[in-house]
Amino acid sequence: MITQRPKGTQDWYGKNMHIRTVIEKKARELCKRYNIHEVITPVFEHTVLFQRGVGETTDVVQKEMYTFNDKGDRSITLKPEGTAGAMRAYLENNMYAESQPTKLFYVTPAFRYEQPQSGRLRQHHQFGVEFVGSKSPLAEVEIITLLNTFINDLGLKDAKLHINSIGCANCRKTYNNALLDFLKKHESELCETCRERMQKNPLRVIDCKVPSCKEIVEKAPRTIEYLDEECKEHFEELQSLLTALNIPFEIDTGIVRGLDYYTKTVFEFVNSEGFTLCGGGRYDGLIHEIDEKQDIPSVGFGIGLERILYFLEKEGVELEKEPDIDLYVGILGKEAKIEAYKIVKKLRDAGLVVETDYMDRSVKAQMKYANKIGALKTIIIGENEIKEDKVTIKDMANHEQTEVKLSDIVNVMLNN
RNA sequence: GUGGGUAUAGCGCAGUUGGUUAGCGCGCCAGAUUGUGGCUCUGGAGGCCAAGGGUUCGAAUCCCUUUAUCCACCCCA
Repeated sequence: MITQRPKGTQDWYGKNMHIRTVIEKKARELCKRYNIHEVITPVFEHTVLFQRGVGETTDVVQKEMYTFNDKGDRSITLKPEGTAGAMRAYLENNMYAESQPTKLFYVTPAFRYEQPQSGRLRQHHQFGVEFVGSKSPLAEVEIITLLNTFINDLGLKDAKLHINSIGCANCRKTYNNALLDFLKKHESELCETCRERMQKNPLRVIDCKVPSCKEIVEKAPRTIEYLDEECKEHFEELQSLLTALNIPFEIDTGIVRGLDYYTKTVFEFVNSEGFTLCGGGRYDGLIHEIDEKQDIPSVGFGIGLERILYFLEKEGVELEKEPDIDLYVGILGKEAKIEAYKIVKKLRDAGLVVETDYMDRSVKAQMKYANKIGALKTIIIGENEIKEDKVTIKDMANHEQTEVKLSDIVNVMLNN
């Protein structure tokens, strides 16, 4: 038990760790070009933030949060997603007082008590962007463009943009009534969970996966048909902007995101199997929900790092490899150890990737090791080399050997 | 929370209808004329057969419980 990690968690090391580093590096570089700045907020927040921000009726808040009381008897919750914390930071630090918009990004762990399965963990990590302060569809376009570029940069092909609009609070009211009227007529045909959903959050019935429900839902009214003038215009403008930018998309009236804060635009990138890579949308009411003195529109998305890994593996995409080891410095004999290690340090200080022997292995074993770790070149330093100030550089790929002065080794290595 | 599959060496797997000291491949370590890798050969280390309980003369193998893991539902990244 003591050597076992908690259920639904993962250790990052080796190849996956490297891939994650590359992904994060790409994300940061991309955000830099979009002038989006990084924020790091606490891993835990006051529970009430998520209750208000994510929404009391959501599954996430109702049954998936890691909530506990600290020693000061405060109710604390490990963040189940990134947006609420970022928004709290925006408000608490008066970022709205600066010229708007404010564009933030984060890479954060998120915790949800769920049943783990493929692409789903109890601790996962997401890269997210929050674009705060703009009502314009150009805000959506900005984050979708970024996401589209990011996905392409990673080399992922099987991810399609699906968009929908679920309207504002006004549209939602008229729509909910229409939907409820419709569902009531078919109540007996719906599955059990859907009948429950009718009470709690009727919108959720729309993305039920039970075939019989799907069939009924097909004829159900769609949010898109109940948009008011403003929301309709907003959605149309978004579409023409995406079209103008050659970003392919599909309207999917079945997308209804599970977090309460969404308004107007919702979107997902989905693969051909219907598996979601990332999701996002607009949440104009969220800030007001957290701080009633403020009323600031916002859009954003979250993309799971584990999901990216899953997609990369599924599509067989290879990201950039780990850097090569420029030189392996073999050590022969106790007498040479200090001198050899001084050279290792000098080479490293000069910027080269250098590895050496810490195991007191034989020369043969050291060569084997150098080969295995993929060293491009090797040298062996023993008493003779030190005494005569010469050393043989061996090119591991073509077996070529060249003799140089040991005292020149740094320069020689830097020049090829 | 619900349903199904799985659990044997670091990794991937065998293990026959319960029957001696539990095997294979890869990996690891060492050696094959003493200071030079990749191929080959030889040897070695490494397993409370997930944990706990039961049936039996005898259990990796059958039964129960627990835990983990994978997959699906729910939900989501």
